[in-house]
Amino acid sequence: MTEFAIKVYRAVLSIPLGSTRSYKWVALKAGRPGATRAVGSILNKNPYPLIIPCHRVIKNNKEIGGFAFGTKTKKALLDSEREVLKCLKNKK
DNA sequence: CAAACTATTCAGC
DNA sequence: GCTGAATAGTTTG
Repeated sequence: MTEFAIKVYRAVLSIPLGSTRSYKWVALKAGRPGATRAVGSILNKNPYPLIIPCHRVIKNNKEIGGFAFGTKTKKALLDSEREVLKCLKNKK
């Protein structure tokens, strides 16, 4: 666990539910622009994959990068989040 | 401490 | 659109 990793986690946690951000974006928020691969490496071995919405982080091309539980799982999570968000937005 | 690896990104063709 | 090279940090020996 390093400071950079903490910043990355904070940035990822700052991503609104149902939204996605690119690795570059996270790297920028972490204060290390250009360290996009480093961000991926950290998330890949991230100690708390369940408390870190790492599935909200995707490639800059909108493509699904990777996921410790499988890319399909990541897609499923994104879809589920979107559904939940829609439900919340629907209010009443 | 140094080498290798990585869930990426940019430039060139 | 695809291939090749570069960047930055983590992890392992």
